[in-house]
Amino acid sequence: MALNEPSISSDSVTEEILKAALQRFEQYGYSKTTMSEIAGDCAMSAANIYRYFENKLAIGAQLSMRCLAEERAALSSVIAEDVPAAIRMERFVLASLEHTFLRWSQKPRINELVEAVARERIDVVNSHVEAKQTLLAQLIEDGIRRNEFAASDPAITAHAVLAAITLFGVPLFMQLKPYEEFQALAKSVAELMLGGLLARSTNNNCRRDR
Amino acid sequence: MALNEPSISSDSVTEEILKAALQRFEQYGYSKTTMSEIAGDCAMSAANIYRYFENKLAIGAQLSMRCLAEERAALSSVIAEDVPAAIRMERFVLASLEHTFLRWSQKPRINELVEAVARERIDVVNSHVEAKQTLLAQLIEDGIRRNEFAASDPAITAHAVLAAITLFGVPLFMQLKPYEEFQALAKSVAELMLGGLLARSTNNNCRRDR
DNA sequence: ATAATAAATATTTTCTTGATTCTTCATTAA
DNA sequence: TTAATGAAGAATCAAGAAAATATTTATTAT
Repeated sequence: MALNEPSISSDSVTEEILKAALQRFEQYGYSKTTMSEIAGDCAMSAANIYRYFENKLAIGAQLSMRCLAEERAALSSVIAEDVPAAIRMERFVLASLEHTFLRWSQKPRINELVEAVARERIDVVNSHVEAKQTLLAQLIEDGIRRNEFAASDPAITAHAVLAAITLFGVPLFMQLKPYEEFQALAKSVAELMLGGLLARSTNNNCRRDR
Repeated sequence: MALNEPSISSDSVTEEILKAALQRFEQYGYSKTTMSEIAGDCAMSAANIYRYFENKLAIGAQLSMRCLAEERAALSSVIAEDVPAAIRMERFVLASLEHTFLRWSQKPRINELVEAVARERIDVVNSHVEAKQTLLAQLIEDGIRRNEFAASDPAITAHAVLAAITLFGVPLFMQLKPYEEFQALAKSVAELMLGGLLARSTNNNCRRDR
């Protein structure tokens, strides 16, 4: 009698609970919604929710994971675009920023949810980061394959790129500057990561337009 | 009757207060030390402190600024070293990480102080960041002068570098990984910023040892 | 068995109140 | 006038009680 398999359980009851919880969380916030309210929306008792989820945090974690997966889907489609790898890399950075900023400014409740979950379920954040790293590694490998990029180890480079764009992926920072400034900064960082600082012997300064 | 000129007032009484406050903050933390205690250490009344500082936060701000200035002094001496600019850049990144990590792990009280101040006196953080940016711009300019670096605008590039090393300058992140991993990551990021991802036409892969 | 619940328990949050602490001000001393 | 203070007022913090909420358990229905 396996209890709820974390993410495979797309049981219809499970889905109903998640749907109700998401609506509540979006409207009133994670901490302000009670298990009884969610249960009421599903016409069941609060106790019955525990047959489908370990606890309230598990519901939040599931929804957060879906939110983060949506972000990765957007990044994934950027990577799949049919343009040079360098362009895709810049777009990846800008798309990361856009998602972070929009979640912070337009979906404060969801943001609150993700942050509450992140505080107690670091694994949720970790797997998101790992997945992003894998996406980046794919892009880098593709760039190498096409002779656009030169990197000895795509995984390590992906790790470095992800570290270098930390500023654009943490909602907390979004309050520091207006979006336009972040955009300009993101472009500069992308340019830096792509072109590097070192002077090229042949001086073929292949920077792109600005 | 100009009230305390923020940072020029190196009045001996001012210094005495700062010294007493620092000792208290280091030992018991910012929030746990009272104005009366600081005043008692200086053999004066609490009210008298207000002749020298606007309020408790101003004392904390002053001490935080000194702490941050120390960090910049260390970075400044890295920049002044007599080695290639690329080496100095990597050392700059590693020194930033070292300072952040040590403050987080070895001086938790001071860290608490700086964070408390940062929350209410964002200008303190901003001027620190600006000063670091100026340091970096100097390094970059020097690198350009020596034909080691190629960058169109040192100020913008410095801004980008600073953004790219955010992960190594925010104490909050230090809990995520062990120091050794951060070091390796910092090296990767430095390498990425220096060399860039783009393949060089002449394929002169000038990466350094690892 | 499986699904569900009401009631019991454990945990967390909220509220209240008293005490502490910060800050200002009127006054005193040099 | 400048330096300093004690006392008053304002703001914040802390402890504990009360209430709300999360979670478990024993029980019922299908």
